[in-house]
Amino acid sequence: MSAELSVTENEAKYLKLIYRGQCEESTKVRTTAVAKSLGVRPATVTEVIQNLSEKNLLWHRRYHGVELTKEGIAEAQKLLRKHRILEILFTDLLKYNAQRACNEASKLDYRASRSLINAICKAYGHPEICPCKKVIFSDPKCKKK
Amino acid sequence: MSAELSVTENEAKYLKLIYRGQCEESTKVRTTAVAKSLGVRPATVTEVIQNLSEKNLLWHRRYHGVELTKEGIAEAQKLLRKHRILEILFTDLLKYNAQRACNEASKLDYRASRSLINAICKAYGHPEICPCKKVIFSDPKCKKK
DNA sequence: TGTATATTTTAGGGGTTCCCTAAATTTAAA
DNA sequence: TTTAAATTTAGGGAACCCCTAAAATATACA
Repeated sequence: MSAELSVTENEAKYLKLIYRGQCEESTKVRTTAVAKSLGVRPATVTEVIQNLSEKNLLWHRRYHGVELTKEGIAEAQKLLRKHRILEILFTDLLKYNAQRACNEASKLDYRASRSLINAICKAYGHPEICPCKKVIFSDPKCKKK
Repeated sequence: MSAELSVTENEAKYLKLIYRGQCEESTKVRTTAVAKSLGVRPATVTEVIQNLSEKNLLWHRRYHGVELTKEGIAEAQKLLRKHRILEILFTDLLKYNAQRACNEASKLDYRASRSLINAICKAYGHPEICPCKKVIFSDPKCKKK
C-alpha cells in the first residue's frame, strides 16, 4: 500500500518532460533546461522538483541532476500512455499531424481516465507506436481480446 | 473588445450547472441546491457566484437567485457544446452509454480546444443532439461543408 | 591550482483559487 | 409576528505555482 501521493497537472508536465529526457533521449536533465522548456525560472523548477522528490517520484542530488525513481517512471509511463493514445485518436480520426495531435493531447492527457484511454486503445487495435514513433506503454488492464 | 476575463475550470462547472438549471429546466437556481449538487458549503457557492458576477457572467440579486447574463449564456453554451460533442465521440466510437459518456466528458470538456471540438464535430457529421437528447449548440467556425 | 563564470539552490514573498466555520442577515412560512 | 430556513458576510486556512535576490556549488580555463 504505497500511500500514493497525487500528482498535480503541473507536476505531471514536469514528469513527462523529465521522462522524455532521461529515458528516451538519455540526456542529463538540467534545471535550466527544464526552466527554459517550460517558460519558468530555475528557482521554480527546483521547487517543483523538491515536491516530486518528497512524493518519491524522483531522486534529487543537489546541484547535480534528477533521476526518476521506479515510481516516477511508472507514473510518467502512465501519463505518456494516455498522451500517446490520444495522439493516435487525433491522427486517425481527425487526420491531425503528429505535432498538432501532440499539442491537443497535452491539454487532455492528465485528465483522461485510465478506462477511457483503454477504451480508445481497444477501438484503435491496441497500437504500439505513437505518431512520432515512440512506444506506447501497455496497460495490463487493457485487454487485447 | 470585452476584456474577457477567463473562467477557471471550477467556475466552468458552476456555469454549466447554472445554465442547465436556468435555461434547460427553467428552475430557479438556488445556492443550497448548487452546494448540494457540487458537494460544497453554501458559503462557498456564494463566493464563486460573486466571482462570476464580477466577471459579468451572471447577475446576482442578494438572497434571490442568479441569472446568467448574455456573456454567461454564451460561455455556458461554448462549454456545453464541447461537453456534448465529446459525449457523441464516446458513445459513437466507444459505445459508452449516455451516463458514462457524460462523466468522461465532464473531465475533459473545459480543456478541449475549440478547434479540436470542431474537428470531432465534423468527423461525426455535425450532430445536433447529444446522447441525452439535449441540443448541441453550433459554432459558426464549424463549417458543414 | 585558482579564480571567474555559469548553474543551482535557498530565503522570503506574493497571488489565485477553492474551501470552511460561525455569526449575521434576509426571506418565507406558520 | 415570530420562527425556521436560506443566504451572505467575516475571517481564516491550505495548496499551488511563480518570482527576485542572494548564497552556495560546480565547471572550465588560464
